[in-house]
Amino acid sequence: MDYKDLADLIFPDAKPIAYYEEKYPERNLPEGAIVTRFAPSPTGFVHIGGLYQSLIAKTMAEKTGGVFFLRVEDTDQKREVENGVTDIVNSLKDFDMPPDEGMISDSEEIGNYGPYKQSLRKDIYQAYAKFLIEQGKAYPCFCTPEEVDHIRKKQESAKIRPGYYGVWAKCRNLTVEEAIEKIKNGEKYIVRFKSPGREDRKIKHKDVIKGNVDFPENDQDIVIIKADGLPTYHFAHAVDDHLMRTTLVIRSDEWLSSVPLHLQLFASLGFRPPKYAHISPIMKNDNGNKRKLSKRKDPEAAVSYYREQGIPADAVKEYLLNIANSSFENWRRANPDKDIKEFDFQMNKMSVSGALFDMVKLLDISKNVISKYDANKVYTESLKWAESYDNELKDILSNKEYSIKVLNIERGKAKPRRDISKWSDVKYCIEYMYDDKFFNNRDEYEFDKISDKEEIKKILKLYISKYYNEADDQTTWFSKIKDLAEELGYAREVKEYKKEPEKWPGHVGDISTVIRVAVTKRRNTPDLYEIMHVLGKDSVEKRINLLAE
RNA sequence: GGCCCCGUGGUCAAGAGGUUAAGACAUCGCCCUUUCACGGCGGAGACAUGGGUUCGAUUCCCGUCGGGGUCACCA
Repeated sequence: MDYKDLADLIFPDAKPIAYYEEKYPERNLPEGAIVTRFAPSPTGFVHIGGLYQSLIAKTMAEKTGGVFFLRVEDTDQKREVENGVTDIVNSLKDFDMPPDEGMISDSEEIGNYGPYKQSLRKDIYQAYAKFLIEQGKAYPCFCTPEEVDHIRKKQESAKIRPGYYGVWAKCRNLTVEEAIEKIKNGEKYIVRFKSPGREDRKIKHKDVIKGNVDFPENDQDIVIIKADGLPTYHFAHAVDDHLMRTTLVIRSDEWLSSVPLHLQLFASLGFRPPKYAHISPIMKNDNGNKRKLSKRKDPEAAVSYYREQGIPADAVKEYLLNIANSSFENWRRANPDKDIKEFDFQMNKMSVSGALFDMVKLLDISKNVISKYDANKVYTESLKWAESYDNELKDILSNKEYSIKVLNIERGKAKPRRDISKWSDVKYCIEYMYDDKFFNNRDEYEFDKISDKEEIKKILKLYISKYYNEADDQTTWFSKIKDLAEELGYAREVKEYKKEPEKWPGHVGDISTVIRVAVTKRRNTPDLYEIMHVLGKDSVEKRINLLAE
């Protein structure tokens, strides 16, 4: 009896690997095209780090005329979560980064290299596992989890390197006959890789991002097929990325230390290994320590958070790109209106250490992004957000025509207003422009320098009866406020007042502040002229008369 | 603990054997301005540390310290 008999006994129905090699041929792509992927497990919400990886992957694929695909790594049913795949698909959609190939819904996929869900690829993994067993490069292991655990404890107490390797790998040296007998006796087993490595030898790896990294060879006989017949990550990675013809594996740098194993697996299977790019995760400052953004502790770790907050996807992508290539910022300044796809992203310029997540910076970028949107887009986007997260804002925005006028205040100019950094800011920014809200607002008026009620009344009364004219252009409008100031004994020009402040009780700015507060209940607003213009005569008069009468 | 990676202002970061060590965000001040926002100008603020190598090191090498990752029938 030989390895072949053993392999046939374990995987009697597996196809020869030639079948799959033929079914999934080399891709016909231009020279230098990068085939890469996002390969998450459906174990919960999509992490910002996953989005970051996808952005980089998608960018590289697009840049080189390659392929970006989505593969779902659902080989651990225990950790699987309901709607996991749908969440992943939708998240990519939300950020306008749909894959060229792979899963497009919970059950549908596109592309010729599928299935793209690992649980559907069981036969394929088993075929390759069988192939390894036939060659004596893998073997059934009958150790129970308890035994393995016991071995580990022994190693730990003896202070030797833990793991299933060398003399500790009990089942590695079972004869074919012994193994076959155990199987026939019904003993449970899993399949382990028979590592050809030696710990005292080094291997060289050149990572696209990390550069040259040398490791000891892998000598662990890792599990490749679990008790449930599904592969472990390592084995699935080798088989899938070979069969899907991945050329560049972009993944989080927690995988860096598995590279020796993965390279060994590729070699043993006779595959050409892909290139690897291990990216540093996005970190968070936690009491002075850096740690990865955590799904449990940090709401901003979930990509859904940004949608909930109303931070546009464009802004999140710009922020991420900025972390990845800091030259992006300069490029953006030089090319304020270009699509980010035109940015010449350089993978090898990525930082090797993890960046701390900076919400303040993100919001600044977001503010810039939004400031470039026209009123129409701001309207559409904030309404879309409000429909899911803010009914009050949704109501406010129900008058489309008026709302667009409101949102257009100081917008669309060379130096547009920057005051909205997320859609959840919109309500505060505009609510006073709506009579419903304004007249139901119970807040006190907070006047500034001129706070005497009678004086305010006097100013407003005179303004509304003598100086306010809706038809005035901005210059006339303001010169009339100056006239008003003068008539009431205030300085007509702020500059004059500043020269001799004792000469007047205040200046034209103080007068306009009174009007501003009366009209908006705010001390700080965009341009008052535009505001009054958008509000219209009736509303302005009503608001002023409220205090003037 | 073993192995691996990393260490430039508060944050993201550029950078090169010789630089006044960029820029952005944040912060502070001033200017502009009827408020705010925008914009302009300016300030403060950094090469973790100790040894080498060198005429010269923040840059190269080694150690130390600090941070991170990894050591599963999880990915």
